[in-house]
Amino acid sequence: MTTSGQAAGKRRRTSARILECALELFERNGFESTTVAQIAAAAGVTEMTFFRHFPAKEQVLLDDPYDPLIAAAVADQPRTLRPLVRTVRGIRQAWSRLSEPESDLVRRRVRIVAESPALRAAAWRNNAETERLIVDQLVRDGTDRLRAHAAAGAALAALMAALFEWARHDDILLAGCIDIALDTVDSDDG
Amino acid sequence: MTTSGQAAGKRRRTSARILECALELFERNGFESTTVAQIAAAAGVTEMTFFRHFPAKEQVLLDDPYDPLIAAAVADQPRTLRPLVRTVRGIRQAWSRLSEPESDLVRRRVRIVAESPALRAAAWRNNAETERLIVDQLVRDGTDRLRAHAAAGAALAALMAALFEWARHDDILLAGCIDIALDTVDSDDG
DNA sequence: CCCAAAAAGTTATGAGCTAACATTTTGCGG
DNA sequence: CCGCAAAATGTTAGCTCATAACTTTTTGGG
Repeated sequence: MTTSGQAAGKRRRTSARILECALELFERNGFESTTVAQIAAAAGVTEMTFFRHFPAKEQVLLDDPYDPLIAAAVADQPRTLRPLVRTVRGIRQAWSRLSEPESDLVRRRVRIVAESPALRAAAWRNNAETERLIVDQLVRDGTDRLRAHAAAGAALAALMAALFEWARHDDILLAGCIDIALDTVDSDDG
Repeated sequence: MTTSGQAAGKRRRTSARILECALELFERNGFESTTVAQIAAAAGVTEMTFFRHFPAKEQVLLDDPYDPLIAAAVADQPRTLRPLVRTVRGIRQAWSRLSEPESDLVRRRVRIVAESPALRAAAWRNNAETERLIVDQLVRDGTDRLRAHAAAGAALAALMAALFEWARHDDILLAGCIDIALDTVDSDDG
C-alpha cells in the first residue's frame, strides 16, 4: 500500500478519543445537553474535526457493525418459511455471537440511546438500511412488498425492544431478551 | 367562553395557510430542500410565527389525531388474548374509521413522509407516545415489559408498513393494506 | 369605540452542520 | 536523517432549525 493510509494510526486514535469523551459526557450530562463543542474540547480537537470523524452527533452512538449482518443471516434462512419467521430467525442468528467485552460497550451506548426520544428515532433511521436489505431479499424470493416490509419492520421492532430492555439491567443476558422479544412476535410454529 | 379564544379564528386560518403552503412546497421541492423561511414567506408570515403554530418543521406532517385512538382501542380488547393479538386488533379497530375526504389529506402527508429518512424516523418518535400508552396498558394487565414492548413495537411497525405501501398507490384501500400487514405479524389465531 | 387579550413581528442568540481554503503532521523513499 | 506527498487537522464563514425576550398589531366583545 504505502500510498493509501499514510497517517491512519493517528486517525483511529483521534476517533477513539472523541468516542470515549463523548460517551462520558453523554452519560454524565445527557445527550441533548452535551454540545459538539464540549466533546471536541474534551478530546482536544476542533468541532470541524469531530464532524470529519462522525457525520453527525448521533452517529457516535449509532454507528454499529452488527446491523449489516442481519440481512445476510436472513438470506441464509430456508426460503420455504413464512417471511416473518425467516426474518426472526435471521436476527436471532446474527445477534447470537456478541462477545462479552464488546457487549459492555454496546450496553453503554444502547443505554444512552434508550434515554432520548430523538436518539431512539435516529436509531430507526439507521435501521432503515437493514430493513431495506431484508425487504429486498424477501421480495427476491417471492414475498410481496407489503408483507416483506411488515415482517422486517416488526422483527426489527422486537429486536429494539430486546436491546432497550437488556440495557436497563446490569445482569441479564442479551440472548434471553432477544428470545423473549422475538418469541412474542413469532408466537410458535416455523 | 368569550374570554378564552378571542382571536381563535385568525389563528386557525393562519395554521391552515401555513399547512397548505408547506405541503405544496414539500411536494414540489422535497422536505429537506424546503426551508422554514420559504414556507413562512409563502404563507405571508414570519419564521417566528411558523414555529408558534408548529413546534418543529416536521410537525406540519406528523401532527395527526389518529395515533391516540390506538391506545384506547387496545384497552378495549379482551385481556385474555396474547399481547400481540390484543395490540393488532386495537390498531385494526382504531384505523377502521377513516373517512374518504380526510383520507386524501392523510395520503398526501404520508407520501411526503415516506420519501424522507429523517421524516420516517421522526414518525417513529411520534409513535413513541402511542407505544408507551399501549405498553402501559398491557403491563397493567399482567404482561411483562419486554413482551409488551415487543408486541407494541411490532404491531406499530406493521401499521407503518401498511401506511407507506398504501400511500404509494392512488387506488388501493387502506383497510386492505392494514389487514395484510397485520396478518403478516399476527399470523392467524386469536 | 375602547380595551384587554391574543396573534404576529422584531431582534438576538445558540446549536448542528457544511464548504473552501490554509496549515500542520505523518511516515516512507532517498 | 531529510524532504515530500498525502493525510489529518485547523480556520473562517455561512446556512438552517429552533428558542427567548420584548414590542407592536389585530381581534372581537362590552
